[in-house]
Amino acid sequence: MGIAERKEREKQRRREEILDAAEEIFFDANGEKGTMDDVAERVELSKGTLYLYYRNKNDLLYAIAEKGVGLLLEYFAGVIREGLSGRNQLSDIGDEFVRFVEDYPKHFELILRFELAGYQSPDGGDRLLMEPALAFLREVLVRGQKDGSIRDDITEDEIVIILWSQMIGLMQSILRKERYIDFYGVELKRVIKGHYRIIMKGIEPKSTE
Amino acid sequence: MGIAERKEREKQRRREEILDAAEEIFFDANGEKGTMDDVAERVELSKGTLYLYYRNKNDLLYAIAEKGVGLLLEYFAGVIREGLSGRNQLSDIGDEFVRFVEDYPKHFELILRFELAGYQSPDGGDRLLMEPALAFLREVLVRGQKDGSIRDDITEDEIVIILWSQMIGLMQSILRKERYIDFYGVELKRVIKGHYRIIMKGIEPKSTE
DNA sequence: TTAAAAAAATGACCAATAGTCAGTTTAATT
DNA sequence: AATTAAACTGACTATTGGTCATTTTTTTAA
Repeated sequence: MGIAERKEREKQRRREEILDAAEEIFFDANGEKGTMDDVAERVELSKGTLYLYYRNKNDLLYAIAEKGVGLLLEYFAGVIREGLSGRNQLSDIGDEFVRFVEDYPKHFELILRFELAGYQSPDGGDRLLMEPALAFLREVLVRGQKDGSIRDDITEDEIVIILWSQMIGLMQSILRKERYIDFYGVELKRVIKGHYRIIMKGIEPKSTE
Repeated sequence: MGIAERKEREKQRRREEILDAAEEIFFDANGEKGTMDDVAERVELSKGTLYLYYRNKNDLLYAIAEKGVGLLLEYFAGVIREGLSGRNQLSDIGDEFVRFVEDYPKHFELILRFELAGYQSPDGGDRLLMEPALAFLREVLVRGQKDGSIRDDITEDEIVIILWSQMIGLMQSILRKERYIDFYGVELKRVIKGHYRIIMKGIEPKSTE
């Protein structure tokens, strides 16, 4: 009988409905801060029901953040073309990252919040929210080290963490451009370009010819 | 008469007492999350009194963060020796930054929180919490560009923001080392070293001889 | 020294909101 | 049709940030 399956689907759907409502509420430009009551009203369920689908508010936010990581991965995935050196693919990843942050600033902000605060994910351990994205970056890096377009005197795992952390830091500043960047009167695009140039030069192999 | 002055001093002292108590409470390893009632109990004042000295909880936290920035500046200031190239001074700043984060992880974390969230500082505008530290970095950079040890095809203001953002990102990862870094099984010190090597190479002038 | 005024401090109270749970409604099973 | 199970409800509790009328302490002025 397919009843169990149908119920499972319906349950999953509810979860998503709640998630969508939460996204709207928590990312609402006006309110800035949404409550669980707001979410309940938006999705036309009682507050109690929310807690049948998510352990608590943080879990709900975490789910939104996870969805954001999924979106980021889509941006990444679309960019890998054959015939490009690892180095150039890396550069493309950077572009996609910037695009993602511009398209989904609120999601990115939320992701950062969890990155910063750490969070015991609902299902078990202290997962690494960004892990899938990091794995992707790692692949490209290894490719670049293999084809000689990226230095290999620093291990790939180290470079992954380094580049990732730097990128996160830069994106953070971009989010705060009104403060950071206007403060110094520089153009956002130039800062990003500058970052690229420094990094690209920084990861060159010993002798480039 | 010196009564007004004495009162002013006493008022300042109260502020600091509250600040110290708040630091203890909010950074307490056990509790993780402190309340204003906790702070009040710790300084042996009523809660209402706290609000005579700080507009709200956020202001109190902000004051702690500001204190943290002051500490960071002390670390920086101690490091400027004559006879070093801007490039080398920059490297020293990096070392001090790492030391600071290791010595005052909680303060740094709090600073990051405000960097990320943005905050209308008590006295007026949307100040840049880290501005003093940035100004310091900028000086060193300009020195390096002048003495030819740092590339000048990217403006100093741009490099300031770039390096600063990258550094922040890296420090963030360091704070989360149990997750990020253990995850990939790399050594923290090596990651930092790697970061230096990449950046130092990245900011080299066109031709180094 | 003392009465009036000012400053500092108090803590009971309010409001907002995350989270709970006994009870109700709806759906599935027999 | 009766029983069981699943989904849902919303009034309620607990926590905590913030307020304010009142009290205590200090200063000022006569």
